[in-house]
Amino acid sequence: MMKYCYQYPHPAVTTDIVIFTVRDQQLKVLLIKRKGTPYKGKWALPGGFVGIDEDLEQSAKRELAEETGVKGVYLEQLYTFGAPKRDPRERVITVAYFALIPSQKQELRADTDAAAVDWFAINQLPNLAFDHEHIVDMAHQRLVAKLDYSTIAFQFMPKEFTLSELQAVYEIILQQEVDKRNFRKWVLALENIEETGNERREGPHRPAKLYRITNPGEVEIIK
Amino acid sequence: MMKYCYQYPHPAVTTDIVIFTVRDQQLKVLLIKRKGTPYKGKWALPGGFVGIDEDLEQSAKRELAEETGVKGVYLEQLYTFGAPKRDPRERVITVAYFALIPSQKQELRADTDAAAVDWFAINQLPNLAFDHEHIVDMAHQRLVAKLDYSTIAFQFMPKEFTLSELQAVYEIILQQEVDKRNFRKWVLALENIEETGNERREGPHRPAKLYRITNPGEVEIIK
DNA sequence: GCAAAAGTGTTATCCCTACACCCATGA
DNA sequence: TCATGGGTGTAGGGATAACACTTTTGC
Repeated sequence: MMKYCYQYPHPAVTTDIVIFTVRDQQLKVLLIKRKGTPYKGKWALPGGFVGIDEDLEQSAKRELAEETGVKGVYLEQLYTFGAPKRDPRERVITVAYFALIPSQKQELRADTDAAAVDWFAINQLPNLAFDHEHIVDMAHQRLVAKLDYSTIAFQFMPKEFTLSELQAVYEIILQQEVDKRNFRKWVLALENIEETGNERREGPHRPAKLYRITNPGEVEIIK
Repeated sequence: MMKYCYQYPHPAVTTDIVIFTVRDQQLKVLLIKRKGTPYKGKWALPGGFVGIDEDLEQSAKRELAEETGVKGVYLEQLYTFGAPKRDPRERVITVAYFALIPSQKQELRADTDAAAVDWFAINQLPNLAFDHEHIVDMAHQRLVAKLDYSTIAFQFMPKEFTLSELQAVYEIILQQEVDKRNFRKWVLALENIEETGNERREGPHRPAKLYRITNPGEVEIIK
């Protein structure tokens, strides 16, 4: 049963993934309800053990797909957490990743390792297993910081979107209002956004032009 | 001999440390010559295995001290590298850290695990063991990026220094000239630098005022 | 007195911010 | 025609960038 033996003790290595989306006017995080021990029944970040011949990012993608059904996202490495007692079972070092997805991108499905999957507003998180609250905090800080000097928030947007929708995303994450004219001036000066030629008409007002990201997955560093 | 056994295979985890300094008008990296296999006799980053109950940053500090004699530096986590074949012995995942030290801070001494220790100019590195060249590249990119929006470069300075010396550090890392008046205006507007009241007289010219960092170890995020 | 690095201000330019009204539509 | 969100320009202030001469010293 205990058949993998080493001359010196080895820690276990996992990946955990913080997936953000913007939905119902809130910044939300994807969590799973743990099926196994420890912390059975508690909410936690999706993640799990790294295969012995598996690349770290591959591992994160696999766990994310297995536990939540989410696929095809651009992961960014966040930080590696390795406090000796962070897992009660054994020494576990976790490499945390984060990513942003458009809210309507895919339906969630709880899979083998998870009893449930759901979105939680960042400021209304349940108690989390392990040090996952700390991980979410750091991911949140990183996200807010990156809004300022990159186009990372564009990853929240679906294929086609209006400038008002994009502005709403910024306002929700920054928790403050943004000037409409300055925002549009700034966005339209960037080179990675363009009109699709289509418009959306919904409601008793002027139709909105639709835009697309020209290089999805690329995060432009700006300013 | 192989007495640490697990139900599933476990990777080994190491830390590696990229230490920068500015010396002889060049940006330099601290390397050790490997005493053991693999890559025996090759130059590599200082680093080694994480103790099973040891914090990651602790481990990096310990290895650095053991192998090079360098102590008391402020480490920042850089990135975690885990490609499956990056070490020929077994699966090894390494958490890389980086730090900056003043050039005259401490004398180096090769210790138990290292046959030699020395500084190498960043653009004249020898062939390195493992994927350490990749790690150094990433640390270098991070350093250059941080010059722009933080006071990280102040960590290169000794207790007392002149503004010309500080400017030279910026010019060496950025590989371009900096305007003297604008640079001084910018530095003196910061709150974490102050005159010591002393001056340095060396050579047939006006003596230079000496400055100190008011909060050593703190990296201010600016702009 | 001369060579060498230290030290010092002003101006022009660009970018960011603040701010208010007309437009196109569905009902 | 009215209510609703979409769309647009300009002016002022603050920060950044360019630029050259005087000061203090050792020899």
